[in-house]
Parts: sequence; structure tokens; C-alpha cells
Amino acid sequence: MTTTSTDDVMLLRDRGLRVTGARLAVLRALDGHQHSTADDVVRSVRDDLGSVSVQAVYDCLRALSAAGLLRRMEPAGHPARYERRVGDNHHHVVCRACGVVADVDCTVGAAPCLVPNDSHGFVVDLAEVTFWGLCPACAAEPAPAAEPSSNTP
Amino acid sequence: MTTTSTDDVMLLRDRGLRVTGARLAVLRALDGHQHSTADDVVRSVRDDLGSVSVQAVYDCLRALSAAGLLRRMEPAGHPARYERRVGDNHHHVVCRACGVVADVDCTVGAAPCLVPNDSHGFVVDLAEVTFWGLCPACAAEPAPAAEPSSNTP
DNA sequence: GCGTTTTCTGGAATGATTCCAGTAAACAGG
DNA sequence: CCTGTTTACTGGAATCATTCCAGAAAACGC
Repeated sequence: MTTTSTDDVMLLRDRGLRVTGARLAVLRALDGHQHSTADDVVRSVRDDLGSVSVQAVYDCLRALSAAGLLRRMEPAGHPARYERRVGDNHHHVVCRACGVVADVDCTVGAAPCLVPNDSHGFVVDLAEVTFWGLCPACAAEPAPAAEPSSNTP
Repeated sequence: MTTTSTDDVMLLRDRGLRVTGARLAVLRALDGHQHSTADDVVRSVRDDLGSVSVQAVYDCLRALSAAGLLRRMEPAGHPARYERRVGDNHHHVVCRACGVVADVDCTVGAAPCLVPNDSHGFVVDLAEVTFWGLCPACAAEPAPAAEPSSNTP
């Protein structure tokens, strides 16, 4: 089992959340792997604690996201992904081919698009920017079947 | 049945797509209702043609989106929505409470965030901006019915 | 410790979307 | 106009991420 960060315990207490093994393990899992899916987290936590129910993980992810300790992002057509980097204005690049996600710091200063011109009377509280494209690996390979042909055309 | 636009027929031909009743009806359905879900479209097309299979509609939506005649957007936690407004750089506001979607023209000129600072070697081809908040109706009402009024610690 | 409250377990359910095999319709060519 | 090939549509079943449910187990306040 991985080292338990005392900070995480305090972080949970601060938000009025109970400190449970599952929650600490979920936080630990996301320390290691950025942008993990719920399924990834389930596997990590099982490696860590031995066993957890899928629902416990979903519960944790929901509670931690609601408390602002995690950020949840859901690229169209892909399962949701979770990350510990919260509270800053950063965005994401998603690979159309393999679904991999990476962080992107905002181009235009702090929160450029947060005040849209015409928001139709909506009370806007968040601007979410997602870039779509191909990750370096997928951009290099012609076929997605992962065939390392060592030719440079 | 609604008026068949000759333009739609030409639009389909231009992209090398077969002209079918279902496809025309889907295009017509989206003329009337912006940001419709697949389910909305099924209902519209059934009102229009009498009957369609759900899969026919999904097929049409996919073919038309792939051909660039429709744009598909998928707000996290909500079913996908389709619109005919394509080819321009416009974004969306989504209501957290009722899921309603509205168009937003880009604040910063044409395509502000399309060239992120550090894209980790990704070949980016699209920047998608989604604003989250409350629509005028939901912002006015305190609690619709049984909604998560969440925080009272 | 003890009781109350919240969380975890396991199983079943949901909702959007896709897969599949067969039938029907669309277009090209004669 | 008729025919063949290609592509789309039908209906039903399947999939996948996520949620709902009821009971058992753990967490925290006293």
C-alpha cells in the first residue's frame, strides 16, 4: 500500500468530509495517474487496498469533486476523467484517436472567455476549453493498430 | 410533412451522400429546433414522416455530422445535441440545472484559444469552449422540484 | 465504548448509443 | 424504364459508464 499523505487527511477534514481508506486511496491513485477514468481509479485502488466496490469509487469521486478536491472532465464520446489539479484556470487537449488527455495552460492570461459577449441572460460561472487533435504518438502513426515500423518517410 | 428544401438535397449531393427521406427529415427537424438531442430528433422526424427507427436517426446524425452538415456537441452528463450552425467559430452555454443549451459568439475575435501555448506536441485542430451556469429561468426559480440544493454545512 | 450518521458492498437498473442480420430503398449503367 | 450493386433502414439485442437500492460496516461526537 502506498504512503498515506497526512495532507490528504487534513484536506478531507477541512472540507468536512469523513476520512476513509477509500477516499485516501482514490486521492493517492490520482496523484500517480493524472486524468484517470473511474475504471483506472478502481484498478489503482484495488492494487492499493486489495479490494473496493465500483460504487465506493464512484461515491468517492463524486464526494471529492463536489468538495472541490478533484476536477472532473468528460470529453465527448469518452468516459469521464478525474484530476487533482484544481483551482487554477487550465484547460485540456484530447487526442481524437486514443483519447489521451493533457493539460494546457490558458493562452490568453487568466480567464479569457469567462465573460462572453452575449450569454443570453445566463449566469455563467465557468468556462471550459477543450482542444481536439492528435497526440504525438497518434499523429506519427498512420494506422492506430500500434505497429512500430521503424521507417522515417 | 414539412416543406422539403431543395437546398438540402443539393447539400447532400455535394457531399456525396445519398438523398433519403430520413436524412432530409433530420435536417428539417434541426431547422426548427436548435440543439436537439437524438431523442428530440426522433420525435420530430416521427411527427414529420410518420415513423423512423431510432437507429436510422442515429445513422443520419452520424453521417451528416461526418459530412460537416451538422455539428455535434456533448455537454458532460447530458445526451449529445446537434445543430445545423456549422463552419463558424461559435461556442455554447449550458444550464447546469435544466441542461438547456444556447449559442455564444466568441468574445475574443475569431479563434482566440486555437493556438494554445503548450500543447504537449499535440496537433490541435479544434478549440471547443463551453460555458456553464444557469439559464434565466433556472436562475430565477429557487428550487424547481426535487433538485440538489446541496450545500448547507 | 455507544449511538447516530455516513459510507461501503453487491446486485440490479438505467439511459444513451452501437452492433447485428435481414429487408428496402437509392443511384448508375444498360 | 428495368436491373444490379451499393448503401440505408428496421427491429431487436447488446454494450458501456454510471446510478439506484437495501443492508452491513465503518467513522466520528460524546
